[in-house]
Amino acid sequence: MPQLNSGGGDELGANDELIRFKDEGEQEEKSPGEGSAEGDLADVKSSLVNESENHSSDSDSEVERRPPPRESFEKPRDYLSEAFRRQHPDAAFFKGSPYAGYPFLMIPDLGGHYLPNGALSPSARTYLQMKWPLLDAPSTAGLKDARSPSPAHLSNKVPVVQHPHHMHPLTPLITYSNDRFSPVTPPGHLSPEIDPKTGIPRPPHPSELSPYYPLSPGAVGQIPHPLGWLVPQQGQPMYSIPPGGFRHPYPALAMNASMSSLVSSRFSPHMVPPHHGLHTSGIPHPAIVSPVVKQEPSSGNLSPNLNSKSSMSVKKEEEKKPHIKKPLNAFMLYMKEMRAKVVAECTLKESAAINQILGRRWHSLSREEQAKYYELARKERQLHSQLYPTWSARDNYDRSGRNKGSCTGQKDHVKW
DNA sequence: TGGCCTTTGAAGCTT
DNA sequence: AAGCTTCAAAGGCCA
Repeated sequence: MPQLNSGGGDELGANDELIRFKDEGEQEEKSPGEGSAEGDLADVKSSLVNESENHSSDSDSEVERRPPPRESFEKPRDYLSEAFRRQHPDAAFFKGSPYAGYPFLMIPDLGGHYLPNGALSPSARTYLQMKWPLLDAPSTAGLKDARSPSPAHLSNKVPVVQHPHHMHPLTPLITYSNDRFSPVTPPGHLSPEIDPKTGIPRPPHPSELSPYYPLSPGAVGQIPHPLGWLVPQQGQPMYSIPPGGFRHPYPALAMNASMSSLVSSRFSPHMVPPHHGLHTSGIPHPAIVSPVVKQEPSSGNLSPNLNSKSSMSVKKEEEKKPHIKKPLNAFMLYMKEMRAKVVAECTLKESAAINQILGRRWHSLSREEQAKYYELARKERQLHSQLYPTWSARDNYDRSGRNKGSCTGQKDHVKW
């Protein structure tokens, strides 16, 4: 089974994807201006230009590896600019920009990285944090320009955008190092207080907060962790706890031997869900959504007497059956982690526009950076399948009864 | 209020 | 096997 760097790569085609975007990512990593918000935005800009012009300038292999350009390519750009124009109706100077699709490229504020008081501007801070989202991996810094300020330098400032995680999202799953995708997990004898890489004891960290991104208490948990349910964060659940508490978080959880070994081998003991199925933090699996929440209104409003026994049982059956969401793929995990930063940086809030940016950035990620998310996604799927062995993606197909494109008969042939 | 938009990837189904 | 479809997240927008 092919694995990424023999480190558990996504055997479901992740390697292909990584190869596909390797050149692009490497190329854009070296784009001028790295280390500044403008540079990163220029990445997007240049990549945009490349997208339309690079068919000749790019290497042939790159062209061959790339998926064919989507025919709706122009439309997303229009949508992005439209979204920005809606938010900045007075930003007339953006009109006529050759990169109208990415108006944030020209946000003047990005030019000034420092506020009068010497602090980094919010945009710059946001950008820098975005540039080193994984810096708690000791080796990651080495991949970046050592001259550029690291987030640690920002630690004395109150970040506008908190790093979403006080522990790196991949930390529980992936070993971070130069060979961070090797299947080798940190030796169990190493105390959590010992840096497994350097062997140097870490300074005591209250609640294991990221040493690089100081988080205000109020900020903790505001941004959901891609694997928040896996990362209880020492009593700081990333998923808010409803006032009424939780239902059984793992209705389908049966911790078998393989599951147990998987989890215990990957997570520190405090992360291992207890075998009785309750997560230590009481955090429900985010994949589980109460069927009552989004689906048809609860039948509890109806008098049981008014319902036939069969219909009631059916409805109860539906209500009992939780909606188990699909595990997030690599890109979804990436989006979840990066969305807040992009939103803060470009001031856009519309997800459609944000997703376009994230899509571009996803392609500009280096192979290694993408691999982290593929690996994380693979673990998600693996764990998901362990938690819900009988679950199938088809379970979620058209559950609401809506029939997208039914008028065109798109789904009419689908029988289930 | 619910669906659309927009992205990528996984999975399921059809041909 | 290839191609198509749906669904994951997210939040503003619109009918």
